[in-house]
Amino acid sequence: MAESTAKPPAKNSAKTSAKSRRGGRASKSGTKSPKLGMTESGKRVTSYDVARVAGVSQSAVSRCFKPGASVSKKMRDKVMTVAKELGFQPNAIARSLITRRSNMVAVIINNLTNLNYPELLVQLSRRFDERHVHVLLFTLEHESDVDKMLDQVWQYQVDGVISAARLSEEQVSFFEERGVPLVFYNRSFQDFPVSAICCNQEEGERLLVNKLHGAGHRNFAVISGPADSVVSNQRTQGALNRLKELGVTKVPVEEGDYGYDSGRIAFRHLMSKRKPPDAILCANDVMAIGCMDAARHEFGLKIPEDVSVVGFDGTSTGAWASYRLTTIDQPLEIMAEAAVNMLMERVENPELPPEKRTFSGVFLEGESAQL
Amino acid sequence: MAESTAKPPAKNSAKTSAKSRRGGRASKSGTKSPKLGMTESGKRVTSYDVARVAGVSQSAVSRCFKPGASVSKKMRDKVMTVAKELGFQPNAIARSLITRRSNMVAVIINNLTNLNYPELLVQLSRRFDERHVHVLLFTLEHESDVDKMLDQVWQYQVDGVISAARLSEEQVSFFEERGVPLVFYNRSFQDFPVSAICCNQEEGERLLVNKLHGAGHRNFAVISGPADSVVSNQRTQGALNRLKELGVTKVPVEEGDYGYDSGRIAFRHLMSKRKPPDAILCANDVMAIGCMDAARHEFGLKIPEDVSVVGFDGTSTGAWASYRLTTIDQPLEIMAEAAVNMLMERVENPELPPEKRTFSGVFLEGESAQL
DNA sequence: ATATCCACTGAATCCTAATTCAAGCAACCC
DNA sequence: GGGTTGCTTGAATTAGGATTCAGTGGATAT
Repeated sequence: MAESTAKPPAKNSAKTSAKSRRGGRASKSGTKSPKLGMTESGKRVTSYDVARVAGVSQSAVSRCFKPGASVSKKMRDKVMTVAKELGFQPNAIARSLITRRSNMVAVIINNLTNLNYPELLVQLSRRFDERHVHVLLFTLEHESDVDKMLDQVWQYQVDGVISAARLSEEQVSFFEERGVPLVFYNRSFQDFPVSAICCNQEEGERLLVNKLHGAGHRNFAVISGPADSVVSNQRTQGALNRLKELGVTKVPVEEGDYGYDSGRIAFRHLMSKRKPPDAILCANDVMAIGCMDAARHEFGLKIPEDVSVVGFDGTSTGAWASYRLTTIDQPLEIMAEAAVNMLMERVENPELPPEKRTFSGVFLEGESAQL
Repeated sequence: MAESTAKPPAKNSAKTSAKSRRGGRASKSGTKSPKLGMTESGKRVTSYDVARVAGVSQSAVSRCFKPGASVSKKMRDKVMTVAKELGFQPNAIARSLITRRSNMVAVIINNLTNLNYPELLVQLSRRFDERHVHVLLFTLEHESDVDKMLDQVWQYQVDGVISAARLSEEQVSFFEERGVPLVFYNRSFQDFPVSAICCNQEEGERLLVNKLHGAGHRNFAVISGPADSVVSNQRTQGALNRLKELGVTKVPVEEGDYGYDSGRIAFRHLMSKRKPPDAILCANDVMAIGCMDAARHEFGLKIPEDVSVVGFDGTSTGAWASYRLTTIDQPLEIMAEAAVNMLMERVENPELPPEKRTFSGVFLEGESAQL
């Protein structure tokens, strides 16, 4: 059984065709190659090597590694034994070339913004891994790098893309032209159809406003994220719109950058106004936390007695005992799952029309606001 | 000049060899392909397509995309014009296959532990991107998945690997056998040579102990990370060793899991002891924060008056006004830079012997400890 | 005018697994 | 037994860019 060795060099007799290239003799029985996964000549073990040693054709080896292929048990055992012996692993690169499926997806994020992107990344990766799909990571430093980055994305023949970074309509249509499925994460267009997974920022913000307004607050302020953040704008606008509906106007808006310090600074600015707010809507949790710290430590205010602060995101830090932040929890895991599903559906079936799935955030009552 | 069209189908006359495969006629001048980057037949544009339209050989096209290759300006212009016109991008997969360089590196992390891994990831990605190397992400859920994951790593022919996850010596030697450079991040072996970038956990912890001891603390406790975390063990042992040297023994150790809640729980346990500690060394910042919150909010203690708490990591959260944690700052960016450099050096020159670079943490004085 | 050199260029080949197609073979049916 | 069906198997081909090697043509040197 284990004599997978003897079998003479097969029958490629006549012409010394392309098949007879790999010089080395079949490894002498028992004399293991010095290094696992390497031929004597120091190259990676290929399916041809396995075929030669096992005395079968390369096609057979290939088939043995394809689940569901038509191979006899005897053949499969023989090949698998040799493969293990030589440390053969199919070359995913070569496979991708011929199948036109790389089993890689690109995930694009711009590090600047949202602090929970790294967490998103881990969530996505886990779920793709389960499907034997791998994440090729692209991080964006500056908006200007987008085109160069996209070139790289094309070159790597990824099967699909998840983007948590902003892309222009033109850039998006390149994806369509090239037939590469794209799913946006918390981003989409007004009148340009794209697939996207979103959290309903506006709705969540309106909910917060309702609660605060219902509790008697009339003196609002908003701390927004960076002006070029789509999510921030949605949140900020959601809040302002609802406030307006409720008859609250002249709401001061301070621009932050999603960071802790910017929350503190924004709070200081708000306090320097003629009529400081008693309810502050922050575009994310971290700024809300900065806000609270400034209120308490710089102004000696009590929260929520003196001022109510609410955030958005539902980060774990917001739940820490020092903050107990009232916020909207963005269902990160569910959204990650949905994004992966949506993308893979489109990889399998590129004809699917664009679809947008919007998840509602979950109100998370803490103790940072009087409600 | 722009009549890059006419030029008859070159001179591959006689045998209809492999070269004449691509069926389509040269695109009629001016009649742009409907989709950028696609041929009329809906396939991706290849270097052959560009060659055909430009009336040159495929070799020429290839050379034009290789910086420093011997090509005349005229040729380069002609090819580049057509390439742009057709939306051609070289196929990185095909290139990898022939060059045996994928320009991809694997980054392995296990999500469970260290909360700053996501941040590390972003740092690494940025730096690799600068070198036109791409990060293929592998996240580990359970230790048991390692082997399956490593198989995937081999299959994708990555040029190198950075691992922030624990690997067995056997697994590490596979890397060596296969000639894939491996750099550990905050992990290494006692008597098994590997390349690694580390923060000197022990030293940092000793420094903290010295400071606390010097300030008169004698009643210590340690909150460790998970038992199977190498980093946690180094930190914990570093602290205990130094304490022993200073004559402090019988130091209670509570095991946490690096999470906020585990810090709180550990603190409760410590307070239930006959003689509660007045100085607590936590294996990371997040647990230290949990500890502080428990002390303040559950036991009404003052920090640092009633109890000193120190952490390790230097996360941004530790600096928040509510905590002002005294800790050791692990130089994440410097370490990321070093890891990328070390890996790429080894990719260029696989003969380099294993090397370990150890960075000292920086003492960060907050207000969570009486020093 | 002939020789020498250099910068380019193209044909052929390589990399490695998947797939197609036809052949081989055994079991099965009537 | 001859024909048929169905399962296996191998040879040849494919994917698409890089590289080698043998030119080709022009410029300079003799």
